[in-house]
Amino acid sequence: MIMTINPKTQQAYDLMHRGILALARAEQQGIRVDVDYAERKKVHLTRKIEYLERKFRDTKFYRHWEHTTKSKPNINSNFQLAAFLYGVKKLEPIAFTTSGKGSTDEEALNQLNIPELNDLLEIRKLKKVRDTYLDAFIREQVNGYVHPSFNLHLVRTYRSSSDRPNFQNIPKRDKEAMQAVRKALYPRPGHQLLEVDYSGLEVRILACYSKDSTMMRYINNAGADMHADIAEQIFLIENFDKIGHETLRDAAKNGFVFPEFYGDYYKNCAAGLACKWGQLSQGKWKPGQGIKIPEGYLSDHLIAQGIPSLLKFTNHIKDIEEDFWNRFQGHADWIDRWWETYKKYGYIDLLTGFRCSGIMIRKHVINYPIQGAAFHCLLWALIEIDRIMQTEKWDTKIIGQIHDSIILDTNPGELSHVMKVIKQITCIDLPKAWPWIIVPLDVDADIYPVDGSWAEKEK
DNA sequence: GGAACTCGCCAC
DNA sequence: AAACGTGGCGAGTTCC
Repeated sequence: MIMTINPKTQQAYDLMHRGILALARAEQQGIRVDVDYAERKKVHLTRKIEYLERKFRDTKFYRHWEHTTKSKPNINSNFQLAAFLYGVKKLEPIAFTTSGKGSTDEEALNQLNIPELNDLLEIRKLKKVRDTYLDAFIREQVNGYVHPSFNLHLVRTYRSSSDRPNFQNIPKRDKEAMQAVRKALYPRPGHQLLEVDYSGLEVRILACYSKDSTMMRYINNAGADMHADIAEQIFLIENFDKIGHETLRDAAKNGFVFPEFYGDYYKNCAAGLACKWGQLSQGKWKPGQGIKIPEGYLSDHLIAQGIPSLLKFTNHIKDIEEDFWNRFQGHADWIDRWWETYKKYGYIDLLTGFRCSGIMIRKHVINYPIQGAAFHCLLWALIEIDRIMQTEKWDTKIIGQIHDSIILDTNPGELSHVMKVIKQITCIDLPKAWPWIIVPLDVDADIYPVDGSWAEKEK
């Protein structure tokens, strides 16, 4: 993909220019890597992988597979696995790849209910950790530091990307993978890692474009919680408790709210939610199984609420979708206006002064300006923090950036001042500099122990 | 033996 | 009417 950087204002040009310089300084600083740990962990993972491979090769499933091939099956080959599952065993694929073959991704394999495949999924996960992350740290490190590149010229939406190694996709959600990888990344001796991220930045930027009144109310009211409200609706919970029902809030956020904002619709959302958070058998919830909530099992709760099947659930989600777009009418209208503007002029201009032109489909036209402008907020703040850091000669260093967050290697003695400056720049100075930001901005900070790795979050 | 492709999977 | 955005990267596969 050819990316054309197209700044239409001096401000936009300056943002790129200064951004590149600030990011280059972060690249130069680098992130400390515990190479010994990475090497040891690789050996440990290799032993574990070998054990799981032996175990897998000892199963009936594998022996059947082996029996049907001329040479030994390659455990890593999804091509061969698909040929066996869907060609030889004639199983019905639950999903298909873009080229039309039966899918062998995690979701698809889980649905087949073949216990032996769990080992294969575990092997996949461990290999990912070893071969994608730990290997890359060892390969890319120089004198115990990795220096990821942060690119501003490669992404269609005007976001950034990162490579060699990619600093923007280090495991976080899966605890085992997170710890295995992040234990390799350390602050400088006597320092502590600090991660500052904008909360709900994309939704706030979205509101700056659409000025949707419901969304503005949610953002301006500190007690309001859009995802919790939707979760309450989806799962029919009375007395919704943000802590007790955290899983359901996450499900609503990642399984409905964001997909809908990105252009998905109720059928996919319902299927996705049911697949990931429910236990289905023949289109009905399995009683007494699956995830637990304060009310008991989610499946039992939904059955009691009159939603025993996927079909009923899908209709329920359809109603919620209708209500959702009624409530966010301003956003729906903005989508239509924005799309019409693109069709008329052939381009769209971001709030930050950059232009997206060329052939785009509707979902691109809606998405790019939000992603791009949200990242530009982070970049503006990063540039300012970097500037103050230099003039005040901080020992604290910026070492990376992940779209809406900045990662620093902090001198503990400077921590409270650093936090104060960051808070001022991110939440007060930025909206002052860019008056189109008509919503409050907010940041969260994760602080890691002195000399502690990136796996040891404190608060 | 390398380029270009597919697939799966990590992040936001 | 149809239906989720942006990347990087490793392994396997196919093509030349």
